[in-house]
Amino acid sequence: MVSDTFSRFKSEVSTVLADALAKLGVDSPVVLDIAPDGMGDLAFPCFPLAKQMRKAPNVIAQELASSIMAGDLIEKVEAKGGYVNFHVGYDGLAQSVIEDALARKDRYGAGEPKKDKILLEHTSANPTGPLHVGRARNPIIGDTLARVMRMAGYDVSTEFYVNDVGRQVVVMTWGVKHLKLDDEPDRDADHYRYVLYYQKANKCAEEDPAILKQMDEMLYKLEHGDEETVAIARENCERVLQEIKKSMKRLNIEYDGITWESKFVQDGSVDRVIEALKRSEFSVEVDGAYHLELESFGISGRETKWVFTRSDGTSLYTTRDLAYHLDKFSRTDIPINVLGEDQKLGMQELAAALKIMGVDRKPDVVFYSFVSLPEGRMSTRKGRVVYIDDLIEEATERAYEEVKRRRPDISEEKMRGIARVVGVGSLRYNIIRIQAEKQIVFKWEDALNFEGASAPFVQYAHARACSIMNKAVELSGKFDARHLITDHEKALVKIISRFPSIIEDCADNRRAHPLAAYAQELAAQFNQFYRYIPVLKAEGEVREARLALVEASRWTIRNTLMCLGIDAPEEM
RNA sequence: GGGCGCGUGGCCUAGUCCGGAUAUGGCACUUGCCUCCUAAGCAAGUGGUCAAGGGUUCGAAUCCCUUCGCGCCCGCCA
Repeated sequence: MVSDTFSRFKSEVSTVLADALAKLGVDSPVVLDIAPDGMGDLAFPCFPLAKQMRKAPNVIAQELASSIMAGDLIEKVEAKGGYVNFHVGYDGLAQSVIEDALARKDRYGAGEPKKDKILLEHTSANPTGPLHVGRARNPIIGDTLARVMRMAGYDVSTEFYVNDVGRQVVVMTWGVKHLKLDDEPDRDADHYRYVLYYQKANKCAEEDPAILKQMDEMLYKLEHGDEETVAIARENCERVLQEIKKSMKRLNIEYDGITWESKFVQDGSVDRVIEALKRSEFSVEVDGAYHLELESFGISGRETKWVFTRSDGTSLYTTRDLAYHLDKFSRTDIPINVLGEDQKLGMQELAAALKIMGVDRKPDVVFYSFVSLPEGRMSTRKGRVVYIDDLIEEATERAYEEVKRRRPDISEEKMRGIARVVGVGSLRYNIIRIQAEKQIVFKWEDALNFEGASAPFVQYAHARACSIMNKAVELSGKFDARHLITDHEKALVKIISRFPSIIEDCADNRRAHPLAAYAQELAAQFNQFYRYIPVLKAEGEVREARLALVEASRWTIRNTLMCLGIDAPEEM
């Protein structure tokens, strides 16, 4: 049984409170608050009990407080107004938390292994061009969630679903085959070139119905397994995908698996889905095209039809997605999708279709709102777009200037290394720190902020901890936490003790932004400690205890950054 | 027209699920701090009708209703 110290304190408090309430003959759930500074650590509000017990809250609080004894981790219980405040036994907490961190190192904060297997799909961008910042939220949320859930103890596999069938691939492929480019691509890379073909081909299709017809024929061939068409479409997608993966790798994002949409067309599973849906009582045929009537499933709006085949019999994206989800269900316990908010209706429809097919499962979905520019929504067509590659380069360049200014003493190679880690970290941090359902307006000044609530702020605290540890060569390995008596030390210990429950909370609620906030809080507390509490100049057992605290801080900061997909440099 | 989400100091943001003690933190601005383990840091200060109105409650940023503003969706696109 691996359980962190703060959780043990919390469950101890819950237990004694429940006992005390039972003794008073009160039936009430135990809900604990984090107490404000100076009021202890956990608080139990007695106000809800007032009516039931017909007593004033402060009287109840006093009765409860006097009936509860200090315990293993509970040092003091006191009534304050309508609250019962619980103070953690600090010495015990400190010793045990620091020992835990020092023993577990990069596993400090990890939860018990869970039996559920998670398949987390993210990014899944159309392979028709480079990713822009509007899209960046998806891989960053997805990858961070995957890291957090692994830390929490789940067996997580990430997956990129490649849409290599469907209209947009045909348009791109037709363009590559038939068109000549007028403009040079922004970069000498396949995806920057292919997106130009895609854009030009779209224009051609709009202007010339004959071309549109050619594309329709190509789409039909693609879906019916015409070897040449399948091969060339796949080849084009593969090239663009490789480039997208390179961009993502620069952000510390890699995928455990790639699933090609075409697989479900070729192995017949899409056909089976279509046949099953056609048999349902909700299925209706119009001009050879089939749809489901979903009004009775809570779908509302101008249109409640959900079309699953075109009149030529070919499938649609959502139909294939249905086959993909059935495949996912066979491979995992918990499927999680990271999707833009524009997919909300689609997921509702997917859930309804699954129900109609008699499948009693559906994916968990993490939705996020889009990143826009101050001028409005990002649009490749209007040239109103910031590419992720450009953002990475700009951030890295900006970081390089900072390093060069601050650290003229280190080698060029080291400067470049730190700049990369700081630049990339800043980007990830600035995306993940904001709760997913909130819209983000992209501003360069925010994206390139290296102070306050930013990755470099946290990385800097880590580098400082490393710097101390590197200079403290002679370590006994033994320490007595009772020497950590200042407020700065106590506050730092308490923040470190909260890390495991932060991980658990993020994993349970499938959200990552609290971890970013925690990183900032932890680093800020460490910086205060660093400023006011001398470590290397301290002597004897005090020095040993402080070094142990620095080492515990170092691991906690590092593990926090790792979960955020941000590297923790040892110097900067 | 219908559905979903968001609205917190000049700007960004936590807290909202599960109502409780002076509403969290950052940016910007003002002012201090490097003979002292890296100043990408620390400290202090200015700044708030928690979109608006109503309701429930001993108590509302949090729950309910209405309104307004913004985003997204309602394709034989993906």
